[in-house]
Amino acid sequence: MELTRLRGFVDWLGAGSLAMLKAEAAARALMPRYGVGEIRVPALERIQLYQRSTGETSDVVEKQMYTFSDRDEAETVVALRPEGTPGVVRAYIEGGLDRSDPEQRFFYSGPMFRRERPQKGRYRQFYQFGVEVFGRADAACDAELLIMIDDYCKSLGLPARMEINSIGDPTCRPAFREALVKWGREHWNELCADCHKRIDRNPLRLLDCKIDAKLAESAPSSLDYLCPDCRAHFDTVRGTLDSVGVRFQVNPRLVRGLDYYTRTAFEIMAEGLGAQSTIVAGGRYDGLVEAMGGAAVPGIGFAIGLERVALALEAANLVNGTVIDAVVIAMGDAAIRQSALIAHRLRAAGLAVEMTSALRKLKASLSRANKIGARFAVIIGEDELARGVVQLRDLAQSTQREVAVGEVAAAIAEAGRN
RNA sequence: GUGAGUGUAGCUCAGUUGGCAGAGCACCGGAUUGUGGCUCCGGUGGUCGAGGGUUCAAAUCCCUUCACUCACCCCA
Repeated sequence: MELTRLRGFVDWLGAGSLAMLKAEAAARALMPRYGVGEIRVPALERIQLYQRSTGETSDVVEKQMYTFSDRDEAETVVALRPEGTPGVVRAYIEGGLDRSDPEQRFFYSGPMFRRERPQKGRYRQFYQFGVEVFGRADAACDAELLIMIDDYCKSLGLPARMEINSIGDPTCRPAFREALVKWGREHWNELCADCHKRIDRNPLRLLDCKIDAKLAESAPSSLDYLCPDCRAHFDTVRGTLDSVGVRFQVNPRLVRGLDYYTRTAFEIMAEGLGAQSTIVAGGRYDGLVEAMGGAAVPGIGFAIGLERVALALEAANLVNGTVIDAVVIAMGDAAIRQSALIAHRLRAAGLAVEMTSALRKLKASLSRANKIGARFAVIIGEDELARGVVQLRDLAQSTQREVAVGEVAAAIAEAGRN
């Protein structure tokens, strides 16, 4: 086949698409209960948006974005969004909400694009469901989002591990960062080549290096460097989670990849995913709105990796197939109108129904009904049509009886109870 | 960007020392005139990833290349 899909791009169908649907539907279902409304923003933005927010030196911006010149007079350079937060923040500021009505809660859902080397749980187009809250600096808000995530995992029945940390703010992080760099230079000879680069580039990343994990245990801990405000904030987050019974672990080596994060950072990990086990991640970004030209409004958010949740659901055997209650089979053209009407009524009664026309053989239609797991087959031939009845076949029990056209739904409801 | 592994039917895979391209599942048909599953019988389906080389002969050996997967990295 010549016209194959692009590397790292995925066709979701069958069981996989059911898992994706479940992962997203569970998140959507939660939003009204937390007072979070949907925001729909473009998938294409100016490249500068990501350079200024995500971070010029982050891998995401530096080498993973899909960018091209738009064919306008200015040859605007645009990028497919590699993440959701910058677009939402832009829309928030552009809509003037930072000044007129700063406290807002949004969710978004859609594809993101990063040109990475694909592997399990990592694709070049991937779907994120994210929540962003603006105008709330208090720790109760952090806790509320973590409770929401806990709720999400529980509603899916998905076992997951929550890790949280505080990475400080502009008051205290510089000192911590400095301490890390100092530590890194002292242990230069023991660190891996990647860590040598990290010291200048992103020293916080020294902490979660897989190769130097053992050594990193002796590195300075962000928690020891928190200023009084950050410490109090983090204590309140933890205490609130405890009071609600949300289970979590404090991981002082947990950091965030993107530049704009402050204070609370968190990740939720699931089993059965290989190396990319983080299904949800996020944190507070109090300086971001202002840095992007808006008012000084705090913010916090997270994103769910829907593919990763879907994979975890499949690994945990938590995806069930679609259920068709009945297949309505028209034997010959004359019965098609009647079968359509009956199917329509059954659906109105809340049943899942598939229509088929036995143009070849009734056998083939029944075989189809069996294959898709239908409990009932409603068979209408010329004889039944003339007499105003149908054959109602119970495929699970291999029994069959004649039912008047108007009583099919009731008969199925009754038989279904047995 | 780096490394390792794997490419044979739609899917999962076997294929011995180089010697006729195979199985199971799926699909289609029949046994059954308008009755599914289970069983039995039959059938469709192949550029052995691609290109080159060695050889009387290559899925098998050699070279090149492409793709996929996993991991590093990065991150959701």
